[in-house]
Amino acid sequence: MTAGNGRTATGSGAALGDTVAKVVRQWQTVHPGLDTAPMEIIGRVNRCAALLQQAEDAPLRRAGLTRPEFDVLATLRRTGHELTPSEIVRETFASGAAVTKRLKALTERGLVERRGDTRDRRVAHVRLTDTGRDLVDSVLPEQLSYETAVLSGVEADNRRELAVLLEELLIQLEGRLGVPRA
Amino acid sequence: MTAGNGRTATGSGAALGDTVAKVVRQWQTVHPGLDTAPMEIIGRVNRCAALLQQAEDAPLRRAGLTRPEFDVLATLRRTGHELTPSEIVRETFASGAAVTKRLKALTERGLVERRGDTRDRRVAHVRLTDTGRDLVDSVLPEQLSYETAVLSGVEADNRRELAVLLEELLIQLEGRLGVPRA
DNA sequence: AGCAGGTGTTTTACTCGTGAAATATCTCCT
DNA sequence: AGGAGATATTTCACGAGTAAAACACCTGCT
Repeated sequence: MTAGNGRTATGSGAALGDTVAKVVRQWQTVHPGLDTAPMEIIGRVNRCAALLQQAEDAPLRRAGLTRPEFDVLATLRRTGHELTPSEIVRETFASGAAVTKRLKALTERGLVERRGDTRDRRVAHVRLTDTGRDLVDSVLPEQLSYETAVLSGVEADNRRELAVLLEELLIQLEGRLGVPRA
Repeated sequence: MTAGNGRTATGSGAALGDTVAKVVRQWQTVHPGLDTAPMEIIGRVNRCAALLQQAEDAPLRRAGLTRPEFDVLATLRRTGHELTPSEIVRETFASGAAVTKRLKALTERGLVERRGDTRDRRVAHVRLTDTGRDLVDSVLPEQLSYETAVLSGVEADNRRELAVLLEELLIQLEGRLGVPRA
C-alpha cells in the first residue's frame, strides 16, 4: 500500500490519474506483475460509456426521448428513406423485441408511421412523420453541441487522435464480433 | 450521395472505416456541414463498450458470473479488505438496490460473507470467502488474457496511446460528472 | 433523557430489455 | 398444386436494474 509503485503502466508519472488507474494500482499491490494492460483500455471504454450515457441522456430527456428511441428516429432520418423493422434492428444493434416496443411507442406518439409492403405482407415499412423529422432536426444539433461541450476538456489534437484510434479498435471488434455478414 | 464527400473527418482516406464512419457519412449527405466530430468519439466509445461487453461476458459466464457480480467480487479482492455495501456502491458505480441484490445472490452462493458492525448496527461488512477469493483469482487471469486477445488486432503502440488518451477523456468526464465528492 | 434529522441498507413497484416461442407469410422444390 | 422450410415480425414470460419509500439505527441538540 502507501504510495509504493505508483507509475505501474499509466505513463505520465504525474498525479493519480483516473479511476481506472487507481484500480490498476490496487491490482498491482495484490497481484504484482499481473498484466493489467487490457483494463486500461477496456475498463476505460466501459467507464467512459457509462458516464457519457448519463450525460447524454440530459438533452434527450428534455425532448421526452430515451437514447434508444432517439436512435431509431435518427436512423430513419440519416438514411433518408423508409426502413423495415429488421433493417432498424441491424442499424441500431437492438433486439427485435426491443425494436417492436420502440416502434409501438413512437407510433403512438405520432413520430413514425408504418405501412405494409404491397408485395410481401410480412414486412412493414416505417418512416418518420413530419413531426418526427422536425424533432430529430431540432434535437440533434442540441445533442451534438452538448457533446462537443462535454469533450471540450480534451485537447483538440488529442480528440482527433482518439477518434482515429477508436476507429481502429472498433474495426477490429466489428470484424471479430459484430457484423457477421457473409 | 454516391461516394461524394468520403473523407469527411475520418482521417485515413482509405476504405469505408467502421460503422460510425458510415453513420457520419450518412449525416453529411443529409445535413452537410453538420459538426459530427463528437460522434466519432462518443459513438465509437458506446459501440466499443457494447461489443466488448458481449465479448467479455463469455469467460465470466463460464464461471457462472455476470459482469456486475464479478465487479463486486473483484472490488473486494483488489482492495484487500472488507467493504460495506455503501463502499461497494461507490466503487462499482452501481445503485444501492442493485448492490443489495448482488450481495444476496453472492452470499447464497457462498462467495461472500457478511457480518454486522459492532459499533454501528446499521452497517454491514462484506468480505470474500475463500471460495470467492479463489474464484476471482482463477477467473481474472482468464479474463485478462481473453481481453488481451480481443485487443491484439490493434497495433501495440496504438494500444498504449489509446489507453493514455482514454485516461485523459475519463479524467475530464469524472471531473465533470462522476466523483462529485467534496 | 428524548427527539429531530441524518445515514446505511433493504424493500417495493415499476420499466425496459431479452430469448424463445408463436404467428403470418413467402419461396422453392417436387 | 402443395407442403417443407425459411424469413419478418410480434408476443410472452421473465430477469435485472432503478428511484423512491420504508426501515433501522445513530448523533447531536436542548
